[in-house]
Amino acid sequence: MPTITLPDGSQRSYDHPVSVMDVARDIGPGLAKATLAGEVDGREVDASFVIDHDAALKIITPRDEQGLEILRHSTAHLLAQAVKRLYPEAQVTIGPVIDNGFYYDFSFPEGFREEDFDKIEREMEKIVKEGLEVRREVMPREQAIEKFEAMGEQYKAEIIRDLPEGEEISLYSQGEFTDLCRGPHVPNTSHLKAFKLMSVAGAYWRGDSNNEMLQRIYGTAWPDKKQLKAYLNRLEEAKKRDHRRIGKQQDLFHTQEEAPGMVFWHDKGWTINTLIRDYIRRKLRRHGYQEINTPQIVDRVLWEKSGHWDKFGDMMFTTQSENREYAIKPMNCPCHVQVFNQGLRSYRDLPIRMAEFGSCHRNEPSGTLHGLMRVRNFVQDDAHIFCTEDQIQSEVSEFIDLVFEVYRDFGFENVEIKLSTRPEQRVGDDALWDKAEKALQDALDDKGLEWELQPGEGAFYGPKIEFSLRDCLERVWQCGTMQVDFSMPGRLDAHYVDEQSSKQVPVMLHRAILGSLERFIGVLIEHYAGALPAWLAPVQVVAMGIADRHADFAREVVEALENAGIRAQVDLRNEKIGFKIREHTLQRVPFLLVIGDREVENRQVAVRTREGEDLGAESLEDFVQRMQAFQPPA
RNA sequence: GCCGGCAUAGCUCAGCUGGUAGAGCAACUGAUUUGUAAUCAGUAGGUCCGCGGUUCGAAUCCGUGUGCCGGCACCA
Repeated sequence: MPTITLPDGSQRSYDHPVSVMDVARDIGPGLAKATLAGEVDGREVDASFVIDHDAALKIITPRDEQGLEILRHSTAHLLAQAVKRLYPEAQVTIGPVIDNGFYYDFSFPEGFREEDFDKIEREMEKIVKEGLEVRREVMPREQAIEKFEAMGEQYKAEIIRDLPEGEEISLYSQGEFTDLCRGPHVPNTSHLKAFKLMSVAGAYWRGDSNNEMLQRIYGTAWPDKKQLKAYLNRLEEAKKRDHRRIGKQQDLFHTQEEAPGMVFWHDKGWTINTLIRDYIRRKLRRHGYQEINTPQIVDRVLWEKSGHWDKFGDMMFTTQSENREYAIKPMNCPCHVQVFNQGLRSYRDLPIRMAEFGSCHRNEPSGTLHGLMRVRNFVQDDAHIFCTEDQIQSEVSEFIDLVFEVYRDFGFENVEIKLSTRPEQRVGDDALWDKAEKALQDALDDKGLEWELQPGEGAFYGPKIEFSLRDCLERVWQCGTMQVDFSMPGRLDAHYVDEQSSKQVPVMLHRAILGSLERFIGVLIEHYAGALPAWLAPVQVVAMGIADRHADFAREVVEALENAGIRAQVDLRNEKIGFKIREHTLQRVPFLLVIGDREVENRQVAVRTREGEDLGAESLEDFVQRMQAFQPPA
């Protein structure tokens, strides 16, 4: 006699066990039609799941986030079924849901091509039309393994073998196709109405590059065609924000074959770069940092001592001269220790915060390079804090405040924070790790920040916090970081003298707020779709004359602005004002000044914003005053 | 590095199954002196990514190298 409680609190009693679908039908035919699955006492189940006891039930439809995930998951199965029909020799592996869609990995040495997508999609649509019922079946482990082996699905059998003992093994079948899956799934393939295959890529079996490379097909799926189309439009829009495209359009930078992964900064891009550095410099000075500068090329011996040669030798560029081998520095820290080591340090000197905009080179694998986001030559707003163990927490805490202060100034509110803890291979004893991990965690928790734990993902020398931002395609890029290092100061003979006048090894904190300036600028460009905040705009104002007779005053205006520290240019070309406005608007210049007879006469400027807003005419002095609001944040 | 795709004028792109390269914008010249997102006309512009091959003939087909794009692995 189950009594079913629905999310709105209403109850329905039955004198016999009922399925989720039965309850949905009971409520109404419209709901029944939309029902994909259910949540019974907090557990997601299929629509066919039978409830035989009093329970809380939520019916899942495509309108729920859960429903959408089920839809996508079932579309992954649909893809697998279509692929098996067309390419029987392909083996299925896994097919999970991801943001906006799903993927399915196949073992198929022949490989898929995007040209095959049409054919596969047509087969998928055919299966949808067939309206196949999706059935769930639970099977004992051995039987399930046998079944998949009999089907020639070696990967599935391997997955089952690795499932923890006692885990229920459920199989889902639709028509001739059966897949191992936890579920739940849609009750019928006819629910899958809007999907599209997006791309094919290689992906290692179980994410390990020592394993076979599988063929991964990515797809997207939505409750209806309209939402699918809206998603595809969003992707098109996102492409327009691509920093590589905008970098070219706005003449910020370029890259070329002869220097893969390295950036040629043009005047305007470098202006942004410089503005950011100057901004960070002011921040650091105020927060008790010193700024230093160290060599680009350092003898291999130092890298051997620091341990980098062993661990990252492949990724270092080298050069030699007179029988000595050098490495082009991949990071600044060993050099900073050299500066620390000059003279005798006392505990009274600590913490010492040493910053450098050092240019580093890392020979990143070719396949990883990506515009400004992943490069081989970059400059970080890098710094190292030498401190005692007891100072770790307060330094971390202060740093986190600084990170958020800076990100806010750049307009970033959504920052993802991750805490990575001790990996298998590491230096330092566990007590030290305990202390450092706790210091990082406490610092985050004290501020009430949300963060994600990444167990085992820390560096070999210490745990770390990562601050990440997203690009126009929602890809996550690590920018800020705070890493505790127990290893390098000792390896490079750093010491200070403590209260008892005995020698101690300091702890070193590696930290960056923006991370690589290249990457940060890339993210900035995409975040603002090229319309950078006015304080960062390489050109803040363009003064445009309407006719030649306005040129003198236009030049005077620009001179006055430049004298007031504003980046202004004049446009006196023989073009109509509408043309000039269009061009500079597309270049995302924040303020455009129209100068014609009226303005010259009254010594005014007519102000228009890049958003198309006409602010009217005002005196040159008032405009200069207005622009003071767009100086870099203090 | 691995899987797949792409590389044509300064930029964005067209060029079907091989027959000797085209558009729009930009540039240049001239006219026009213009009031809030494109004034008009004309001119010039190409190692079709590099190398090798197939062919009477290659931007087009094949191989190879490089770079880029989308993923995977990596990311001190």
